[in-house]
Amino acid sequence: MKTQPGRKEITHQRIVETAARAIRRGGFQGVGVADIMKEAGLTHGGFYAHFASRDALLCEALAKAQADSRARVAKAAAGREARGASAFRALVEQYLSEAHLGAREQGCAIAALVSEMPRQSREVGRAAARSVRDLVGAVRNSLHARVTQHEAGVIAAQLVGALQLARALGNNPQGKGLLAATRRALVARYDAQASR
Amino acid sequence: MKTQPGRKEITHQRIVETAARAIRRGGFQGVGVADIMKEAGLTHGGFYAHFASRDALLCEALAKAQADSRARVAKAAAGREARGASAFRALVEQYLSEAHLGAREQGCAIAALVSEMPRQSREVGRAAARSVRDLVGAVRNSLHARVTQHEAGVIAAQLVGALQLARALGNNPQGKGLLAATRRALVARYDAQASR
DNA sequence: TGTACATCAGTGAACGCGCGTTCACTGATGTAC
DNA sequence: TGTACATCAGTGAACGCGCGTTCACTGATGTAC
Repeated sequence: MKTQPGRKEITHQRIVETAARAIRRGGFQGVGVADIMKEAGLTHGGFYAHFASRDALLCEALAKAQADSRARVAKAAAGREARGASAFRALVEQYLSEAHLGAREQGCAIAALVSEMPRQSREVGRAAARSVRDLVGAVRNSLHARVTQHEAGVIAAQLVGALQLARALGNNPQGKGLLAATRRALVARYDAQASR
Repeated sequence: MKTQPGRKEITHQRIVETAARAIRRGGFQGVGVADIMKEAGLTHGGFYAHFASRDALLCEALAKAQADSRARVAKAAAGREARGASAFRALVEQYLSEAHLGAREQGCAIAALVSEMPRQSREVGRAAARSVRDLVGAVRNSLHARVTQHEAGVIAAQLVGALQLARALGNNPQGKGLLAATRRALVARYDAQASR
């Protein structure tokens, strides 16, 4: 039986959730301790009663962001599956949707942060590698069991790369065209290997 | 006839070259004006005689980084072509080489910076979109003339995504395996459409 | 060829500001009797 | 049920530091005569 969270733990989770959004919006280096605490409705002084350091928060926030966006994609993809798409096709169409192009703050943590990951402390770097493996796992789950981790990694790279390039090109026909072309290429190439 | 550069212009180029390396190493937000000037052998006070603002330097540095790494990849790929590979295969094998995995500071500017691009000022964002289009153009040049801009974009996304995920996983068997798998997948899928 | 002066690239101190972190304190909540 | 005290989550001022930017100045270079 799970003990119900106390007041401090509730606040802790609120800070982590705020930070999970903030890092996707502003990057690891783009948001400060004081900003996050303020956005969570607190003053910055209390921060170190909850976290050993800024990096410790970044680790928790990254894991939370990855879990959230994975759940979000899974939920929306489930809707597409219910309308007849394969699990793989549903994942691809959701991940490379125009909604995801615009929704950086609620979207995939990897796409929002990956080029900053190699520059982080060892602590945050480890959390980053974990979140990448989690994304690869999500892709693999949408394909049948014989697909290897490496093949799933190749597909994950394509998803992340396309979303990022489309965002860098801007929320305009160029970016949207790249998303659409990548959806078509992935479905054509891999849908036969979808799970179920 | 090109007028030869004066002393100030030489210094200007030296600052830009230093910054082009620095942003790939530390990110747009990771290096300060004073750091760059010091690395270029100057004091920070002189900066604003060369650039209107920090952002103006970032624009020039990004363009320089993209031009450099494009030339670097092209040169190394030319060696592979001379040994019989198609232009496309040479590009893929060079871009997704283990050397490129480790050489962030001299490597592709897009792979080093893309997830930070959507957070930059309009000025830097425009320079970023330009550099992405340049990368897509480089990919397209390695394929025969009927390949569209969108198809080239899909391939560029795969290159950038794979290099980034491999870096986030770490310079280890996981990262290297992802690079190798992506090389195989791209060559198998697109080499028939290589130019020449 | 030599002197006087104007030009200009680069210096270094200073500005206001925000960062991550620390800490003495406050005030609400919970427990003991 | 009421009072006294301990606990503890959160406050707000302060710390040393580095940021982007400005500016009065220096000293080397180039031009005029």
